[in-house]
Amino acid sequence: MENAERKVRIPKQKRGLKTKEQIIEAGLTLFSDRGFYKTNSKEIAAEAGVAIGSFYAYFKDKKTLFLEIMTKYFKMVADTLKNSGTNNTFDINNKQMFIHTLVRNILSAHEISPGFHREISIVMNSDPDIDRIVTEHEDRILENTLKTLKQYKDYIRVEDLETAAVIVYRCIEEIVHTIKFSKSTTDENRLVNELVDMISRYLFD
Amino acid sequence: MENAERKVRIPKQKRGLKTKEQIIEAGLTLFSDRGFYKTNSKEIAAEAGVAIGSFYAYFKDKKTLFLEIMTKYFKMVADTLKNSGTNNTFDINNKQMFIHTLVRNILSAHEISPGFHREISIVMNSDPDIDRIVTEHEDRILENTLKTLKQYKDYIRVEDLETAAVIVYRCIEEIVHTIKFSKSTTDENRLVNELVDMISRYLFD
Amino acid sequence: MENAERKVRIPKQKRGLKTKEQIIEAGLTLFSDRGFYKTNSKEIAAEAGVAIGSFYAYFKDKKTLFLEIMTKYFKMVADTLKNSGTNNTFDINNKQMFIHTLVRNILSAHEISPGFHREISIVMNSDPDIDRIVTEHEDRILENTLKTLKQYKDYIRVEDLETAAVIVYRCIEEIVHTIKFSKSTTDENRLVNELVDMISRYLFD
Amino acid sequence: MENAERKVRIPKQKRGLKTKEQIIEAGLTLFSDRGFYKTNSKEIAAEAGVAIGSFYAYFKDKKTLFLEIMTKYFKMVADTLKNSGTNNTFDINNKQMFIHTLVRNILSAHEISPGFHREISIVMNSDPDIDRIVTEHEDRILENTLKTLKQYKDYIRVEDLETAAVIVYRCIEEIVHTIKFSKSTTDENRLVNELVDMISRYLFD
DNA sequence: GATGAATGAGGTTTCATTCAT
DNA sequence: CATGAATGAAACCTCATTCAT
Repeated sequence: MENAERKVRIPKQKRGLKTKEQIIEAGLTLFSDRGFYKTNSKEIAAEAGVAIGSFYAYFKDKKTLFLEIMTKYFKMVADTLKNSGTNNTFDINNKQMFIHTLVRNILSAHEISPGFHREISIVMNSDPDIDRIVTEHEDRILENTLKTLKQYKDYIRVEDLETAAVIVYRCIEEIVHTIKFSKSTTDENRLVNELVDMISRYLFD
Repeated sequence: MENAERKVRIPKQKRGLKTKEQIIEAGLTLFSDRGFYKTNSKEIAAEAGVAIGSFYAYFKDKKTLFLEIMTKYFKMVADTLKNSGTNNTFDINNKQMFIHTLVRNILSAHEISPGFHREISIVMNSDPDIDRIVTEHEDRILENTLKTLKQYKDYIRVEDLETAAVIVYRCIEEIVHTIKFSKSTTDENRLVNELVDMISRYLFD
Repeated sequence: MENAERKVRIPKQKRGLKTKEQIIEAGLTLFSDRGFYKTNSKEIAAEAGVAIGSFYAYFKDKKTLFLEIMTKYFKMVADTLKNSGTNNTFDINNKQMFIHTLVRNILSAHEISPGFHREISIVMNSDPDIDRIVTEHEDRILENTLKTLKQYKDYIRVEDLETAAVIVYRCIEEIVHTIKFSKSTTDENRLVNELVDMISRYLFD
Repeated sequence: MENAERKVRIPKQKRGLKTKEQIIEAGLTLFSDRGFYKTNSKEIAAEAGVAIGSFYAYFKDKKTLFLEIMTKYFKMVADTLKNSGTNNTFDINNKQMFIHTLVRNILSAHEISPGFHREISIVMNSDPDIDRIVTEHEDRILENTLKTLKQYKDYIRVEDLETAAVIVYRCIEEIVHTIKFSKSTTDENRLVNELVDMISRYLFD
């Protein structure tokens, strides 16, 4: 009774491309606002202003849409980080500024879509496919962080750079996350200042 | 205190008490393993070895069970932190040890049920009731952290203690989380060491 | 995202047994009347007077229901044929009577549910599972037919009994089928008479 | 003749004619292989190498395509039977040969597209339009059979020729069907031989 | 003529929850 | 107290068909 493999439409006309884009946009909005499990395909289609059939023409299912948005999102994050890179900001007389720039960059990377970023870590746990992609993304960022640390290793007091990269990356991420989502009244600038202070004292003499 | 139109059974006999306990245990296991949205009430009942009817006799719905487990879980975490408190570990000549103990305590608090802890932050986002309880719990811990910092403020170089408390708590949480869930090979001891080093240098001269 | 294997309810109370029976009954009726592809699970549930949920509690899907009905049906056919067996009807002086009884028996086996019988051969073609069961059933009947022929082989003029069994069985089936479904006005008795005549002359001198 | 609100394209150029032919060919293939209900219009269009739009330009709907293929198929069957007619094969000294030719003709008529022939009897049940056409076709063949029998009625021992025609036609059809679709190992030649033997003894002294 | 994107009715299936036993 | 059968809203997904290009 079951039939062969599904066929996903690959848009060839500009019309189709637009439709697919609309669905992705709608998915991003709803996943961010309501979360993956509280959003259903019909709502996404409605938000995108297309029929449910179009949804399934372009995406095998909700998860696939999520995956595609995520991949796209990670690409944007990577681009943001790359473009606003810290490569030329290192100043031996003002090492704090270097860290400050790093934190601000990650902060702006999160501004792309804070809600979706949060949602990723959620769905991740119950789906290996998503988990894999997230892990790959994080590994790539971690690698970059490590590379940066190695680049300036003469000025850095920490010996275990691999571990330092994890610590620095994770802590910045977490505080950025706190800034974006905490309902508490903690001031953004104060958090950034203290974070930068902490990391600077950790890395540099 | 509220009574109105109660429907939930309050176990008075040891049999009923045991049944309720089994359901909570099963819920904890399954929510941790598969997540809230991927676990259904029938499975919980099955895991608990009781009929679905019993589930709804003791819990208004799936969310209520989650709430109850969460409350219980937070109480255990608080107890763990309190019992293994840092109150008497401060030694002016070995301030690192103080931080080290703090980190280890949070680590052991996480050992109660790492999976469930992670799951909480997931459901939180889509439910205000849960979110409120989580926030309250975190606020309490934060308050304690702040109180501790204030207690030793003469030895601490940081001025903005409120922010410092947030930073310290969040970063420890995050690294503990990394240790518990990261598939990467980063060694637990190295992470703890670097974390302790970072926080120590941040707080103390 | 996908979960483990489905669980089909196995009725333990008499209530559940009755429900399952009702669904089977409804399936038989609708499959016979409208055909497999023109009947949907909701209609079956409605006809059975139960909720759609109950349908899926007892049957994995529509096909599984069909399979189960079919198996049951074949058992009834086999029983009918066995009970009204031809074993003691052979009379050397009236061999025609023997064939006549055989045809009448198959005819009454078809009376159990002519519509469903027809439907089987339909669904069969697009589903290997169903096909297998049908083939097994037919092989069993064929075997019986052959056994009967062998029993009276001293009175039979045909040498190739294997082929004769196929011919006899298939032709009786087909004419019975014609009787049950032909919109043409051909008279049942006349068809039976001629059929019996043909087979008698074929088998006996 | 009827025109009213026609929407179906009538091909006038050779290009359109070819497209229509391709769709018919594809429909025949897929209906035969997978069955009517398991084949969808998109697949037919794909198999034909045309767009789905073209499908609906030439055929009102899937059923209409089926109907058209069927009509065409019946015409071919009729032609096959006519061309290889039995009219001049009757030999008073070898009546068996006459039946043999008859069976072989029907057999070759089935070779046109055995799968489609089988499929017809399927869809037939759930559609009156198709049923009507099938019945008409069968009636025509039956009529021919009867005519043939009448032609040689002096040599035929059976009195009820109407019924005999039905019996003969149906049994040949069924055995041909068995030959074409049976997974069993029964040999074609043996089946044909026995069938011919049976019918010969039935019709002739 | 030809294309393939878009539609949406309607089928399939799940699962939180209620209720009869 | 405990059981598990029954419910049905709501999710998921397909496909015949129409329509813009």
